[in-house]
Amino acid sequence: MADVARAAGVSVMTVSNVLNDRLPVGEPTRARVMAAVDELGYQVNLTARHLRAGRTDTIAFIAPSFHDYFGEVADRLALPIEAEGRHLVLARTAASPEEEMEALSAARLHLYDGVLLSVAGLDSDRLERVRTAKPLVLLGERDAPERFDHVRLANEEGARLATAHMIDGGSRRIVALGGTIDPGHTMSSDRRLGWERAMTDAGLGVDPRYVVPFPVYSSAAARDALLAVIDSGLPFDGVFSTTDVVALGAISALSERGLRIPEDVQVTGFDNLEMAQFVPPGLTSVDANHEELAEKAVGILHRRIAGWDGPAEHVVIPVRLVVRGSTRGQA
Amino acid sequence: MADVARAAGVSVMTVSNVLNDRLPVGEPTRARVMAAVDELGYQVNLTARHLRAGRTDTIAFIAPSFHDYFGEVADRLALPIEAEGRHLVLARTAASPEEEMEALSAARLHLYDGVLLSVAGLDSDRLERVRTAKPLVLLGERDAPERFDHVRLANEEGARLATAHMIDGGSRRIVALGGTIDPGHTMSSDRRLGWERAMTDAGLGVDPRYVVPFPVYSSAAARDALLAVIDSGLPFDGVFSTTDVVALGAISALSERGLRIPEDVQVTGFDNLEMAQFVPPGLTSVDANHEELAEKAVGILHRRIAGWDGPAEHVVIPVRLVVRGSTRGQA
DNA sequence: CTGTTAGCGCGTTCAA
DNA sequence: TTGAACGCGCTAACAG
Repeated sequence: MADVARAAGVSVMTVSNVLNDRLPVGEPTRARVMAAVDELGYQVNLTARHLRAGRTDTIAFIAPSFHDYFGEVADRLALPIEAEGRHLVLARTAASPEEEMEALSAARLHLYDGVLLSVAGLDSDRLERVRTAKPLVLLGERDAPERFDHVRLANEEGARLATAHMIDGGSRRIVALGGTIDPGHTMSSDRRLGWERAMTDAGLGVDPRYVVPFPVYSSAAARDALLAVIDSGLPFDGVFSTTDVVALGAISALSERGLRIPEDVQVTGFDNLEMAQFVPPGLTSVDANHEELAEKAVGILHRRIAGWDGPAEHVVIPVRLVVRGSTRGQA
Repeated sequence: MADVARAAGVSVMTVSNVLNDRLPVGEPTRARVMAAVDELGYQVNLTARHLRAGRTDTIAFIAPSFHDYFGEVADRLALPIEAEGRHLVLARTAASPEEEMEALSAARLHLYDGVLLSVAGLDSDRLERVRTAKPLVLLGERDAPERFDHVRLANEEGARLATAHMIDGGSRRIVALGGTIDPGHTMSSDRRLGWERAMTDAGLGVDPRYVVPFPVYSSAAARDALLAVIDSGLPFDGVFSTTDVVALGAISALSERGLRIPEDVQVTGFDNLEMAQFVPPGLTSVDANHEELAEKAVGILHRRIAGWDGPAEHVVIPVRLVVRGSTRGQA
């Protein structure tokens, strides 16, 4: 910037004023400055600007990975953020356990004006240790310290809807694929709870053999788990899948064993990812309402950044069932 | 930091030295400093550190969206980047055409030590205008100015492999779904070219009616396009899809019209996304070799950041066909 | 081992 | 309308 000023025969402040349209600058001066800028290929140093300004106009979304669900959510989050003139960047929570959530270090969080943090893959210990002076909104389906703003889905209700819908369609023995019986609230236990409630409401027993947990929510793990169930001979005629990615694994397993969807087995997912529309015969799924989720979470964050200082908000986003070919019956 | 120094009764440099393990610091002093740090909840300001250091130890991957292909690639890119002790962040090229690639402004690129830029969705004009002093490596399947380092896939060869494989399996009339007849090299025209070569090699004619272009590579667009083909009565027994996402749309359309895969119609994709393994009957796809792609692209970028100054590299990553249930015949 | 000085590049504040 | 001084928070280099 000093170089530009020298080349144009003005002070650095005049350059700054020209570039930011701040104070009025004489037309001939402005022209000389712009010429010098072009000549030298000058570009502002945003790092310096950020230091000076004390803000970066950037919000980070931090999630365990960039795949599937997180990618789709991120694209949604971008809209309200960009609408406010800020930027969105994504970062991963450190993959290596050694690094102890490097991406979550207080210092790194400091690089952004605010942070949207997915709680997936973070245990309560880690969450408890997250410290930051900057605004932070949690996103996701597990219990977290009360002090944080937190936006999550109506997991139990969504799971209940999906399961009840399969019961309406004639299923009586429904596997809760990816469900767990954790204490406290996690995505898998909340959704299992909804499944349980639907079964109970319908007067069907809750048999623990139908709760099939696995460690990681991948299609591969889901597929293997359901293959094992099929091969064990346990009879079932419905699969409530904890997520769409899990449902895809289930569909793969059923197809491999020659079971027809929905004739032999109904299947539901959760999240309503884009692929749910296209995987034959169309996956009935609980719509995670990414639009409203993004709107709410980003809204809270923007208010916090603006200095709002109310008590921590805990928002539950309503969900709805989207019925497709993988189930019988009506919505 | 000054506050910490005051509280500990030392100079700011000592605080800095303690925090960075730079110069040796006496044990009692160090203890007092750490106590003050804890007390005050102090955290380094990375913005200031970056300004001072002239680098951010951060690499950006900039792509049109965070979905599907880009999310999977990003997760791969993270590995070699983190292995070198740097951080990866993702940013989107501005969605709104008005904003004129805000994310690509030279100033923003300056925030990172280096940039991996997906050329998808950027026309040559925009690419031509990209200026940055910082190292930048292009990723993706279209022509770009020679002056850039560029890593892309063996698109034509991959498409040829996939198409030839379907011909081996008995298909004679193969739709190039998402193919185009652009001048120059784009993803869709290169892949269409490979399809064409396989057809020609096999002595099958190349009928332009079998090239089905559409504007955006979504499953929805692909589905609609293939439905139109089916309903037009044009006979076909194979679908070479430009991407896996396109293939998913094709599978959806075929299923909706009651056509069996692979008995009535063989289908191939390109990218070998994770879902390709799970969508029944398993999608035969050209493996985009994300691992090698990431290795090469990040390798070049790291060398550039280290100051290496060779001529622009243009790397083509070899691909291979992964055969699954959506086609007959052997690999 | 610890402190002082200086400057990374910008923009706010005040003076001219 | 333009310029000079100052400091955002940090660390390299040197002095003590």
